[in-house]
Amino acid sequence: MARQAGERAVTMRDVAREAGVSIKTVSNVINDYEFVSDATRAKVQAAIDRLGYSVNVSARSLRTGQANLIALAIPDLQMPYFAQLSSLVIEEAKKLGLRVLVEPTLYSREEELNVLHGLQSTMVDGLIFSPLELGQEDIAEFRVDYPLVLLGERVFTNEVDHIATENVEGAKKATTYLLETGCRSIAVIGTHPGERVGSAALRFQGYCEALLDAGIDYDERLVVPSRMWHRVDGEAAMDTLFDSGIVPDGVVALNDMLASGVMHSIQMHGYRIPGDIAVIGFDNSDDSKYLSPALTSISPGLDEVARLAVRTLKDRIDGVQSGERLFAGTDGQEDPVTHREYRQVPSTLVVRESTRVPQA
Amino acid sequence: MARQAGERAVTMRDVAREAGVSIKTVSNVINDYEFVSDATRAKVQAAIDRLGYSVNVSARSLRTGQANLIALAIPDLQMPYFAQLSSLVIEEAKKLGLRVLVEPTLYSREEELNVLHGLQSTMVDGLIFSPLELGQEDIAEFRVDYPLVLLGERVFTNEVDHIATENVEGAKKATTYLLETGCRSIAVIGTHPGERVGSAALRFQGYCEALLDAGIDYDERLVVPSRMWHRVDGEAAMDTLFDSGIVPDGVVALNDMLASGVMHSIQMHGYRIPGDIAVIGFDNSDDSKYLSPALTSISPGLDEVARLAVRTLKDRIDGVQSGERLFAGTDGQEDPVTHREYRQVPSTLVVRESTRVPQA
DNA sequence: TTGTAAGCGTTATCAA
DNA sequence: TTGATAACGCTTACAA
Repeated sequence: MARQAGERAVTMRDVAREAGVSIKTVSNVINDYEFVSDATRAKVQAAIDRLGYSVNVSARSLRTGQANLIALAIPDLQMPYFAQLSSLVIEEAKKLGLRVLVEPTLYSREEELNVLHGLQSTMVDGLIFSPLELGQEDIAEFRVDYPLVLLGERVFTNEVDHIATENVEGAKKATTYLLETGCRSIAVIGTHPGERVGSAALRFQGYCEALLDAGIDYDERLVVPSRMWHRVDGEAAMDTLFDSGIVPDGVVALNDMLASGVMHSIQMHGYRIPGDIAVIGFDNSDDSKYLSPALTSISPGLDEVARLAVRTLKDRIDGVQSGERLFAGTDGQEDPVTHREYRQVPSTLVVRESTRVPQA
Repeated sequence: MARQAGERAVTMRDVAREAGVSIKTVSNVINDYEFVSDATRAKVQAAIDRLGYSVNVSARSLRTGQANLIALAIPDLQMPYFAQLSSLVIEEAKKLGLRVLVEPTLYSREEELNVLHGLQSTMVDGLIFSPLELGQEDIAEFRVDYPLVLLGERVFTNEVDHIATENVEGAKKATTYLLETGCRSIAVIGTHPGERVGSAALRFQGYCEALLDAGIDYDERLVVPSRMWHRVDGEAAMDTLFDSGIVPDGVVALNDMLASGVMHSIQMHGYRIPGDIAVIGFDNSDDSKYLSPALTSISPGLDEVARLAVRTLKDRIDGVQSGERLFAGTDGQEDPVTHREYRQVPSTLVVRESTRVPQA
């Protein structure tokens, strides 16, 4: 920590003088160099403690070219999903001796470009980036000359390491589970008509696939779009459904906040959950277990996303190629030429009280 | 950004050679030094662009002794309140040219001590710290030799700069507003019996003061404790109240998540909000406006907390004393000897739909 | 208005 | 096993 103005920080030189050894020896002790005699080590350690020395990170970074710092760029830290992701990334990074600079891009294309280029400069060793505004058409922007790991489902390229979640499969699991528990008229809330990429499109696709597999006819009236995914939007969407005289026996909400609003609408209309209508959400956000009834939801495996993202980035920083990566992996699809990695984290169904039990 | 292994980063020396000037001149251009001829500036800028130069932050930090980095220690990034605070702090810091290292202490006393001492080392210029585990009895731990700004209501000392929110006044405003809108039997949800400091105790105090001022008798049966402040806890607390045959006409929930649960319980019991029972929350969290009805809440002025915290810290880093601080201030109480600052950010009432209108 | 040179605190090379 | 010394890339007196 920077000292107050006036005080001069204790340096290795001071410690060396205090311990009666050379600077290099102090450095050796600090860095746990193997060949230091126990006596010397103890002597130096004592001096360090006495003087309250701690290493100057800037000097070390300058010398080694490594900052032990990574950046995490996300759209909005105030969204529970990204707050959780950030929290997990910070935790995981800590395990590998890395600090994290969180960089909210605040729904601005300019900020996203800013994060990708220039701005970060020599400050960080690499970047974990979850784009929102930039899309497939901006793929050239992602060709950068530093370690970069991409998150999310907006951009697909084999030129960059990429950790994605199972949106299609997750929504399919959700819908299939409703089918297994006896639902036959399943609404989906929160679609984005016209979109081909992004969570909304992929999750809706999963819904459709599940119906198809089950041989259930697709009913357009059960599909309720909603641009925003807040609680009110879910409530409004469900109200709309009821207003048009439709009462489904199951609802797939494309995220948990929508589900919360959906549940509220259902209960305000006098129906029981899950008795009359079962509800399932997506994201398995923290509050889903605090709703009443507690919400069954699809967990996108954010902890695994965080773990893989940080470890992949760390490997890249250390110059490790995919083929020789240090952590045990499953399901990795690697590009043999560029050695970029694309991994999809499996989503899991978290059953709570908003759904009925499967029929034996 | 760190280059891939193998590439050498472009330095000022390279730019100087490319532009045919000295290193110092390049430095002058980078740092917007006043006395550089336009011609030279253009020449250097061109070279910078051509080579894609960006300054090496480590070298600069080493030389200047400033990292332009601050740390923000909070209990849990996944709590909406702290996620919002972090987001605001990052934004405010950016305006002053500072980056933020977010450091969740995860409800661990050890982590909090770790953040205060040692760990940060020379990496950051200062710390904004919102303690949760450390309390008044640990006051000695806060005597550190680097710029520190304290947040929250757990520790009070005139030895450290401190930005607090108006808990007592906020809760008093909330309760008074319910009284003004005709409520006479007002429950309070989420108290922590026995506590003297912390949000719960202070907010409860505000509730009591409002009743006292209005000459309303305090009714112990309307006070429902709850250790946790999640949605389910609010629901359970309200259920308990109903179960014991009590139906208040107003409820002060000690935070918005409690309020959300309270509202749910009320609606499940067939009462109308605000017609039968008015509800008011605390924190003015993002979702309060997405509840139905939208929740009236007390805003603790987090944006102002963030603004003051960052600016106070920045002033300390720059060696400015309270008396000569650069930003316009109101309400600042300063200790004349140590020049530490204690400021309380005013809370405001945000009226939405969960309360009735004041009686003329 | 621009250039020279010293030094920030570390790590790394090499020699002792 | 330890020590002297040269970078790392930048800012800043001071000189020109």
